[in-house]
Amino acid sequence: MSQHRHPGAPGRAGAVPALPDLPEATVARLPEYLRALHNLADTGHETVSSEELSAAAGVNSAKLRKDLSHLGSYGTRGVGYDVALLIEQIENVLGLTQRRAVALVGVGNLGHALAGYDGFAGRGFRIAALLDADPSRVGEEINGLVVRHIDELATVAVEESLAIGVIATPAAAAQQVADQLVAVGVTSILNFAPCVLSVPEGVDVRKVDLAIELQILSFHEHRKASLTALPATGGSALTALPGGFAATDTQEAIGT
Amino acid sequence: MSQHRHPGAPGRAGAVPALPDLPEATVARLPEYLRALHNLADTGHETVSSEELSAAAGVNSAKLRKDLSHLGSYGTRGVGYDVALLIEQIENVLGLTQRRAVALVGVGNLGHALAGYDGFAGRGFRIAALLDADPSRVGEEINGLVVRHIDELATVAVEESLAIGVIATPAAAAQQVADQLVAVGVTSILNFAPCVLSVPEGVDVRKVDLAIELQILSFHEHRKASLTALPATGGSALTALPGGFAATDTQEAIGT
DNA sequence: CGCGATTTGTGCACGTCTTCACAAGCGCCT
DNA sequence: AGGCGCTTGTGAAGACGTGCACAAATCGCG
Repeated sequence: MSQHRHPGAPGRAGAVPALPDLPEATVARLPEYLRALHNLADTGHETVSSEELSAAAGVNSAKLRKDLSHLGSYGTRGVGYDVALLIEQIENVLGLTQRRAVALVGVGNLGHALAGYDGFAGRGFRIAALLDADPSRVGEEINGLVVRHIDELATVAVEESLAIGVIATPAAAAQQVADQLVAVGVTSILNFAPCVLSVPEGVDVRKVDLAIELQILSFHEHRKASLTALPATGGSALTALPGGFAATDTQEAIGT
Repeated sequence: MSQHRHPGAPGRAGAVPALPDLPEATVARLPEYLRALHNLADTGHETVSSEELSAAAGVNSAKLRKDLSHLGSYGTRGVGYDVALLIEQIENVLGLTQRRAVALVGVGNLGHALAGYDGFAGRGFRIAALLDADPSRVGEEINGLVVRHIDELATVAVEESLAIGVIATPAAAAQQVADQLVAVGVTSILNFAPCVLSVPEGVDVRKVDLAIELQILSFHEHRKASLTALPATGGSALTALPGGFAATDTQEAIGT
């Protein structure tokens, strides 16, 4: 919406950290760019063009440039982007400079897997506590952390300056857990339970649901089957195994 | 933009596909509606208004009506939607009438959790096989299924008429697994590995990534922190660390 | 020093999604 | 039968996201 940028006009320099309000779609893609950039940095690249980076992140190059342009001008025309600098800027925008404490509630099947997931530490997050309502699970040690009872949530929140809550409980318990998280000041929740959470304004909830993803795939599978069963649509859509690898991935962001 | 083929007698396939052609955004929400509808059916409701259903699914009522209108007119003005009928229609559109076989590749931390996930059977899916490349894992029994070696994929595909592949391997192995899945005819992949998959046209890939979700939440958390630090709230906004929260405990701001 | 090769940043047009607002339709009650 | 309240279905408008195409900027080299 705001495109009133005056080129070259020094005017009022933004002394403030200037939080640009990025489009949500852009925010959702930044983590993917970040991972691609880390891969590049690990393999010794110092600069990268929008074409290369966009390929590594699975998006269109124009989209990538527009996304990055929202953060400011951190590229060099004719050269590309400085990998290290861009990593720094994206991490800064995403707020990954501070390591955020995550509480994982629900140490069942999925909770165990999440507790053992090594993607936390590597990406700016720290599991501050494992919590469960089942007394028989309290005390169990997982990945170096001891499971505590959910009633200790308030204590944990203070001790660890809790930032994010992850709900991996059955659906029936999820709302109650969400209420408890909100009550101790958590304003960001990642919900793995198959249900809709109702939270106060200002609290962000993101949802991950395996069944939903499968059902969406099922729809497309169903549609593809219907199309191949019927003739006269477009050209020869008969090939069961397409030969051409155009590297066209239609991967989509999830949620909202 | 829908040029139709022969209306009337459709040769084979029987099910008279009305050729959905639904907006992607609508497809992504249908599973949520479906779950809400199942909950309603279980609690004895026979009809439901768009207002109620949309609240249960966590969306706006106008959006829900427009979504459902794409399926056809299955509501009754002044009354609402027939729950059972709507369930049937949505399941039909999503292709859930046939139970699809899912192959789960990668029986590590996450794979174990997914193998034990009970949301498969309840929602029209069936784990047809557990596969892994690690010989030390082959033979292990999980939830009544024996882990087989990935080299048996071709056999499994034929035996079970495989429809969907789920990748729960480390990122380094994901692309190779994807290639193998595609090679045996799988055209829908759900990828939990933190990497971009390159697949031929016609193959759908959906991605689920815990780290990305957390980073998106981190961004919003970061932004919220910046906002509360900046505007004059009147109180002492000097605290560098948001230790004291206003604690907007007023639950039930059932969102938008 | 200027020129060409290269790549970013962005104006613009287009398509998709969301939201509002309201007419059309349905059932119930009098 | 007729009116009234309720709810669906949808046209229209606006917000949002995407992709093209190109000018502006930068580097390397002769």
